[in-house]
Amino acid sequence: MARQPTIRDVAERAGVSHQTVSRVINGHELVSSATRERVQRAIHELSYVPSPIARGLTSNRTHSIGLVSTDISDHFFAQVAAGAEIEARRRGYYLVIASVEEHAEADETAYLRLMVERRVEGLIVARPRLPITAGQVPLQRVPLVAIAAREAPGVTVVDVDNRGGGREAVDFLLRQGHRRIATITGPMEWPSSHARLEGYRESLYAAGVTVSPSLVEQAPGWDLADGRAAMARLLDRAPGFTALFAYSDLIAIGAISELRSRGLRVPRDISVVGYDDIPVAAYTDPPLTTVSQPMREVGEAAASLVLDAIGEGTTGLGRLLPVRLVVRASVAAPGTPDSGG
Amino acid sequence: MARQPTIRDVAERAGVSHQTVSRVINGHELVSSATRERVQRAIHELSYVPSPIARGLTSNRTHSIGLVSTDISDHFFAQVAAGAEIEARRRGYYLVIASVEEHAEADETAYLRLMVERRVEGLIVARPRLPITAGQVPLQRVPLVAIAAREAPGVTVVDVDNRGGGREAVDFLLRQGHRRIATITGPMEWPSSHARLEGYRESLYAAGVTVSPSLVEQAPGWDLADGRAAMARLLDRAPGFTALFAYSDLIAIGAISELRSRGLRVPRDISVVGYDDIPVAAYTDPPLTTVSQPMREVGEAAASLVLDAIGEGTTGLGRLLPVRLVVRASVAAPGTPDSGG
DNA sequence: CGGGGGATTGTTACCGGTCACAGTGACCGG
DNA sequence: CCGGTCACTGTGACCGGTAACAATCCCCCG
Repeated sequence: MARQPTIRDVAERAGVSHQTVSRVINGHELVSSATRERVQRAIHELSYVPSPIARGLTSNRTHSIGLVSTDISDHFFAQVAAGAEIEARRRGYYLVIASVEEHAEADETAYLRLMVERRVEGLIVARPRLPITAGQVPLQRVPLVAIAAREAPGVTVVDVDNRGGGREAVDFLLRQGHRRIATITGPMEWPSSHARLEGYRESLYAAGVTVSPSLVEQAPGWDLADGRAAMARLLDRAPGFTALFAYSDLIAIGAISELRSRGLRVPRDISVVGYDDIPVAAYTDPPLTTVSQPMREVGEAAASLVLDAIGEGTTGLGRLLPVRLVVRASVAAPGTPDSGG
Repeated sequence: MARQPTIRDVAERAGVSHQTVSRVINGHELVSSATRERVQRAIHELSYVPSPIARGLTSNRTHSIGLVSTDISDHFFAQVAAGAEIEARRRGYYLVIASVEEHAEADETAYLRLMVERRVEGLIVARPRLPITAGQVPLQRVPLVAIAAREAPGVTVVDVDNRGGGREAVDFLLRQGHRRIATITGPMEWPSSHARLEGYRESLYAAGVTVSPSLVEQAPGWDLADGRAAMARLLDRAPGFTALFAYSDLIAIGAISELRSRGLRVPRDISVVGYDDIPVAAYTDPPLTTVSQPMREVGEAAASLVLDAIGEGTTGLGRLLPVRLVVRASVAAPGTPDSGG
């Protein structure tokens, strides 16, 4: 295979020194237009492309940032990755991804280390299993932004406003007249599960409604089957609630399928609010009222923060992106007369 | 920031030459165990990590492959990316991704070129908008594997057996007794749309059923709304069919929502078969009979082929991965007598 | 006791860029 | 006519590794 042409090949062809070629490439002013043109022609003729590797050697820069994600095939994180990639490219950087899933034994830090060895200039970690701290690993001077992670010193966190989302969802149910509102949380290792649950509690508390622990059920995973099973437990244990706030749309859909199999109708018997606003949410039966999150923007914001940090040396403050309740048909006023109403 | 230690720092500390350090790092045998130990201690003490950049300079290798994808947030391609990433890492490579979407003006070749400049050693392109040819671009000696792409000389293609999937789906409907079977295809720019449609035709032909063009409708996109609109056109134009084979689960779900809004029931009035077996497919109402594709494995196979090509210099043959029909409740025999209302 | 040969280690060049500094020639003023 | 300045270009070192080859040491044999 014909070796890639180097800067010296171009120099020879143009009859100048390699340094002059370098100057032309980097747009230095101190080159006569005649020489510049000659060099450019030579570059074109040889279809020369500067080697980023060689460049990186002196500049010690790779123009790449890394994304370590729990599960790139999860809709939320796929969107995040897409957003991060777009922002990175917009600013002349490459995004290198690593998906951790299925390697449960290996924690994220191993991948972070791998990326650091690869000399990425910044790192994004999405929903780390373990709490991330800055000093950790040889993360030494590589700026790190975490998505959906616990706050920690030295780590910038980008997230959606899970607490606010939980509050909005439950506020909406309360406004429709519901009082006995159940919830299915996500895995409690995830900060977002806590935050949404907090929002749920806050909302009920503010409305003067007692928060009954028996109405809080946990889904051990993000799967539809987990949602279905959680709903089954809820119905067996504490029937009589009129609404459900689910951690995610998938869990909501799983829960609805359990309701259907028991002959309960949504929203006539039980109203349901989901979370995520995945594409199918608008087309389920009934269309799902849910909380929409700006997933792309989370990725963009994370990448943007990392890139700022690379440029300026200081990591900015984290960001909490707003969410929005999307009202569809899965919520109605409680039909069954309640003891209080 | 304290500069990263170099091989020469380690050498000095261990009291040897940098070359000896290099030998230790690369596991050459010709180093006395005493020296080896001394060097390793120095490496450890300085927490020295070899620079892949400098390595890449001499070896001209980056140990990375690139993935250019139409839309990384699409479920299929997210899974493909996850599979490719796993296979790449398993073999000591990194996966660099670029998502093309939202930059409709720029075709894939621009991104491929970008990746080549970055000196990736191999390339995977997923569902290219434009036909890809090997000679194109300075793809010169970089092995290229395409996913869901048209066959072309010099390009290895990995795909799922779309034709077989279409045939299996329609065969199943025929076995249930259906004769008037409609189909909604995907965008006709995608080879998979053609292939699945071919499978549909082959199956009908083999059963001696006339293929009516009025029963073939096209969805202009991959969205649920496209499926819904296509179903509306189909019902307006050629009512009376008893079954639908949809290009994807999302399109199927969109189509079902249109049926529901017209008071038609699935599968009592119309049976539906989807494609993809996305997670929600098992939890829709009714649960969707669909064609399951080994998405991860497509990614793994593509990465594997690229990596083989890097090692051996020759690109192997493409692969067509088998699909599997998953039978759920969205298909019934036609004209099931309505036992009530 | 000198030399061959293997084991071990050091020296130097090189990968393909960038950086610091040195040169060259034209033009200008004194 | 000569020195100085400016615009432009070239030279050599260096980034942090690897490759090729040379050098050294030690052992053993003739």
